Amino acid sequence: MNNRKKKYNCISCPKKANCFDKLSKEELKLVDDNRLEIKYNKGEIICKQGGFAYNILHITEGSAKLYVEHNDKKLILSLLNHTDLIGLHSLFYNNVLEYSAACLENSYICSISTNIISTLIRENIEFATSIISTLNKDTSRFYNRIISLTQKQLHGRLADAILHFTKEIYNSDEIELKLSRKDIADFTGMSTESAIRILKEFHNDKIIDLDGKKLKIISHQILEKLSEIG
Amino acid sequence: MNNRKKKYNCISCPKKANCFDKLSKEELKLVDDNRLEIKYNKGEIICKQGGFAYNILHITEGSAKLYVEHNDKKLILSLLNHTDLIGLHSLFYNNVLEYSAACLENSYICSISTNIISTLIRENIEFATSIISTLNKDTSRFYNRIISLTQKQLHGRLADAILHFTKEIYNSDEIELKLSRKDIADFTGMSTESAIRILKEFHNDKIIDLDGKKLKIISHQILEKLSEIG
DNA sequence: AAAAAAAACTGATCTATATCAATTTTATTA
DNA sequence: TAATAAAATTGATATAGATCAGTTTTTTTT
Repeated sequence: MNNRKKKYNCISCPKKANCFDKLSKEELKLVDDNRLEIKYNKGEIICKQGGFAYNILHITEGSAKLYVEHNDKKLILSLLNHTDLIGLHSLFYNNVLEYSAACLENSYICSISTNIISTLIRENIEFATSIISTLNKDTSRFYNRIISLTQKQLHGRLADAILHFTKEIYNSDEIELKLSRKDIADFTGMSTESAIRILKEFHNDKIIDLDGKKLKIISHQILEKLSEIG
Repeated sequence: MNNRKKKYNCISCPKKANCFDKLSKEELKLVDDNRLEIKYNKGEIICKQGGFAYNILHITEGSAKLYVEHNDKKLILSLLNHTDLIGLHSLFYNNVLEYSAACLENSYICSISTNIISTLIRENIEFATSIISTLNKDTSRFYNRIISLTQKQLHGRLADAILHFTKEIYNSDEIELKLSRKDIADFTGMSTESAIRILKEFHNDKIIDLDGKKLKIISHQILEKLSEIG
């Protein structure tokens, strides 16, 4: 398809999305032959709300934020790591994207036509059920996000965000955030100033240890409590 | 499966969910043989957040509200009409429900084991892709909901709700709401008092005509504008 | 390394919306 | 049909959090 040298290869790719484990070597070869591998720099937009949803994107290396825009406001719905896929939510439904995604660091993104993915879904039922599973996992996250964003006050929302980053995204109590303060605000649906203020408050109250983008959880218990009481 | 007389029959059911159109007569027979048909009264809960997600529910007659709860607050995520299914989001992912549903009027609900649905998905790829389409349609609605709830102020949120009810739920400019004022507040994420006040304001400003639960749109244009500016 | 731009931070002020407290209307039950 | 309970409504008050207007720090560019 394209002749540029590619860094990765679908068959041996160590960062494969879970559902691709259900594909045979031949099927993976089909994907490999029909994908593009694109290097994006930090901050660059990899897909744009309102644009066509012709491709499924795979973050092979790096990370991204997925967000929706309305007027000049932005809401970050989720953080995506290597292994995550973008665009499954358009499959068999509509071909216009309802969100944008931008890289949080220099990243390698694979792009595969939705046609190829649709074909594989039709031909491999294990792949199909795995796609359903992936879609439903995303939806499950949405439920938590929507509760956090609509039912909790700033402290609860920020506690949710910190717990999400440490537990689900980085899987460590001590992390190096890839998000700016504004990003954190866009993730928690508050003003940048509020995010900064409460982050500082958490630091002063010894709930977290925060130095620039280095964040360490000191008290899980208090964060969980804040998340709970909202 | 059960011997009580049933009002409906899957093969001839006029209120079939879209994806069931993809099933053969034999497959529909399998569903019909394995379903329960339950009559619920207005206000009764048909499934509960935190409970097991063993069944897919189909609203054969009536309507329901689907909501999430946190502490004592409630957020209505969507209104469900006859033909809508509940529970697809648990398929192949988890067996605990993340939301509750309650009837808005006396309703007939069919209950089918997720096992039957899973089997059909595995055996009928058209059904499977139709399920994916349905799931993604729901997700698409979520995007709109989350933008409305997090990025817009009260007037914009209420305009969104009115447009949603008239355009997507009832498909008419003149409707009879099944929701209480509190329900409208829970749908738009505001206090009951605010919902009442702004509804009245819309009425006084001749944007809508509201008499109890009878609602009629007078100015689409203003509602769309309010929705847009948020 | 200096200059410029962007991001992070801080304090003061403002406002959208919740909460509270009561009253009226509607629906339900005795 | 009266009595009771629930829902709807209204006005007054309180407040969480946004906005504004800077200053400081960090990052990027020259």
